[in-house]
Amino acid sequence: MKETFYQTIYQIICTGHWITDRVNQELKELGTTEPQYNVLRTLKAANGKPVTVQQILDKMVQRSSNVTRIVDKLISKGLVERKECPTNRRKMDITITKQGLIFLQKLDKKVDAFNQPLMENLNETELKTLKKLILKLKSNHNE
Amino acid sequence: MKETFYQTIYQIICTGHWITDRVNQELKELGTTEPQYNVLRTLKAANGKPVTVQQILDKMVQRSSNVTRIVDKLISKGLVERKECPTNRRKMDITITKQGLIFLQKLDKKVDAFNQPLMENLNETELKTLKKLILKLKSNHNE
DNA sequence: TTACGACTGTTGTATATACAAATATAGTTA
DNA sequence: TAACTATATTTGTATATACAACAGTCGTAA
Repeated sequence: MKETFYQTIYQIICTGHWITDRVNQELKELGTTEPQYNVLRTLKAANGKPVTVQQILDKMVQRSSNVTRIVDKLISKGLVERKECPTNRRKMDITITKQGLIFLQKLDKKVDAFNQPLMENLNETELKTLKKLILKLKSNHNE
Repeated sequence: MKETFYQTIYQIICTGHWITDRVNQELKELGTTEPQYNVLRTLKAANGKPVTVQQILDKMVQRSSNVTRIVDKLISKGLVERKECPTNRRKMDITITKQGLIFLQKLDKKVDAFNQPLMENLNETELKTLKKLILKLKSNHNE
């Protein structure tokens, strides 16, 4: 039991690293990184509405205080814009630019191409089971 | 289908990060880190037999060229020893010291205490299913 | 034996990350 | 309004990581 447990979480950790590493390699060829990709996706998902640093942070896999610096890079590439929130000057309104959306499309295509063969390994039922079990694993801790 | 797929791998990645982050926090209280902990466990598993840098690397979650530096730290703490392999002077024979074993025991206890509640979330059958599905997910790529 | 390529480990360096401290604004209460 | 506390983001800095270059050793074949 304990043995199976450790093997399982080891697999979860390794698989997570493996996927992000591989995706990172894909992204690198287009001159970007996984964190930057995540920020772009978060902004796109907001559908034009401005997003704050805090909101981006919540969506990030690795919690950290580096959203500012990641956004800095995206701004320098013209993929993202940042301005003070007019209703609360502490906050920043971050939005994705047209150029950013076009670039994101390219990234998505590349990432999809990598994921395609993986997707074929599991059918819909298996995927749902997998997702359900992972969520259950950390169910006490969904703070 | 595609939606479910992305949600699932997102959960895998997040859960992996979440566990390592939490374990890292536990380890930090004892003045060490997850990579150092992994090296110690690898050495203990070798059961006295010396282990090379390459062999440690193979067991590491994050492949990298930093095993040397991690081992340096462990040596400076007296937890590990390193000497030239007598039969092949390119290789290094790395072993865990008595002090290292004692320290590892403490670490294991702390990590176990963290994992205990997680373990109770899934029964043996569920764990096995989870492990099986994760392995299946990357089955084409088990290079 | 020597020359060459392959293997093993180490080191240099640029970048990324974690953590704490700093800055600035907003809300709250005496 | 003044003082405090909470919120939001940025910045400083130490550490960790990735990647490439390096150095030493081995195996092998001319």
